[in-house]
Amino acid sequence: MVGMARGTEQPDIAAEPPPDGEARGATLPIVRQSLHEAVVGRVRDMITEGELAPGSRIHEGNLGRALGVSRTPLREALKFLASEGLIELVPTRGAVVRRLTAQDVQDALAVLGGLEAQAGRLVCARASDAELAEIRCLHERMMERYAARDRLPYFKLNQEIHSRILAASGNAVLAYVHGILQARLKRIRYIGNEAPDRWAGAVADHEAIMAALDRRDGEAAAAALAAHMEASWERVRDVVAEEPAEAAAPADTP
Amino acid sequence: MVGMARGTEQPDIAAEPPPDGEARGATLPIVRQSLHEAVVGRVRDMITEGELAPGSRIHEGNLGRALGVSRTPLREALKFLASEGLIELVPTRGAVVRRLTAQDVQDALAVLGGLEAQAGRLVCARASDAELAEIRCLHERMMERYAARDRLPYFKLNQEIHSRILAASGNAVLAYVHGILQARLKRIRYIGNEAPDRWAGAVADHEAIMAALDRRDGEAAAAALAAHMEASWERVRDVVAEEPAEAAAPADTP
DNA sequence: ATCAAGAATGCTGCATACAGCGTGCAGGCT
DNA sequence: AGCCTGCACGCTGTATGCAGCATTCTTGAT
Repeated sequence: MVGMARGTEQPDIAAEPPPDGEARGATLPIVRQSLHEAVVGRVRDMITEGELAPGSRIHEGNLGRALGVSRTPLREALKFLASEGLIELVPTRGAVVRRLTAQDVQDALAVLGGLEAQAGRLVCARASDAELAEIRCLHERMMERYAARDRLPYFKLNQEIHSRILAASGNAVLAYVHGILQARLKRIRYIGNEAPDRWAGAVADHEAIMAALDRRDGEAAAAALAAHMEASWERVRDVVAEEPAEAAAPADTP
Repeated sequence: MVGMARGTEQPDIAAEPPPDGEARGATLPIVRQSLHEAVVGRVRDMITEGELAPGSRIHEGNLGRALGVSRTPLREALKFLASEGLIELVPTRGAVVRRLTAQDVQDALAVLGGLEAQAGRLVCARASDAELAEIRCLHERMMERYAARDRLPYFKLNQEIHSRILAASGNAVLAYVHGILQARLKRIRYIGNEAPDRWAGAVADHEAIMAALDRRDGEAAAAALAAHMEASWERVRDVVAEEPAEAAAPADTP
């Protein structure tokens, strides 16, 4: 932690465990550098987990208190997240959690499909055997979680695999862009994870992807990844419409 | 302009003409909504035009004074730009203008190629005739500027055409992502614009692109756009290395 | 009873004040 | 002479205060 200069003794967000009883298992490794990064990450998580509902306004005073920081660093974090497209800034009305339309999700998935296809080609052409082995290892573990019907671990491993494929492409820009869109859709996927979906279909997709990667068949990998994204739309399209229209304001601390 | 509540009477950035003697012709239409957007846009322009050199630290006090705003909104703008990847935030050292390596540029161009190819397919499949006509109109005007060897207008029309193609794809996410990467490379292209380059080659590429779009031949358009991006790398690769290592600090106001 | 107008409240947007951390320079010690 | 140490300056990071706009509740009139 750096640059601490607070007069108050509010709980430090970076060390703060679950501030709510909510299951906080889906977060990244807790080692965070700056307060800015911590706040950004925390608010991002709150959005993906629904603690901040789509369409709801973000009250700077309340959220700041809940996080133990003043309005200034919180506002800076909100600007950051606005640039990622997770929230919108309405003049004189502050920040609003972005509500994704069906069209938004479909468009984002189409772009993700293109990006992952491109990554698949690069991985087959340039990734090391060790990198491929790591991805396969994650895949095996994910299949175990599928066999046990452990949804949350499956979900996390799934995200991890896709991120690893992008990282193994060797194109940092590709991975960066993928990460932004992935974050934007994470909320939808998080909900979709609980839905009675076509889980088996997704698993079959992953088997095809892994097989193509193992053969280093770039075109096959690209096709399998693109098809997987297209199928994703079928799996989440019901969820998109179900997202509650508006929800309660953030946690009050009167 | 909204939400003005300043005690000082510093020049308003949104109405402010060239604060420096620098040629300020490459900016967008000057109608800006919020101060936040204005500051973000202004700093972005300063980066692409080299007023803020790659690798140089951004002094919040000086830059704020130069822009006529206090540190708070400037810092918020910097966080926003950091999310776009134009600058980096180093803890306790502030913001540093990001320096692009040759690898960065090559990677970004590869991704842009993929995105534009995808957009080309969509345009051929879904764009209206009117949209295509507008793009062709821009193309004609650009060719006129090429005939007259007017580099800067050519440059601006070129950027405009690519943006329009993305917009006409009907996929907002695609256009958004494209915009971010385009902004990141704008500095390089801006310099490359002045270099003794393969201008004729770029023009030929554009002719091929327009021909494919007119025929609504999606695959041909995709191929032409991807090839154009790949050729771009050849056109700017020399420029990347030439970018000065480090430059003077931002404008002082002692 | 319904609608309109005014006032009050609460929020955002910006500026400013303050507390640490990094850095550069000077002086002393080895 | 070179290196290390201590001090001072400057910068970032955070908190707080203030002004204006939006919204809402209340009150009065039709």
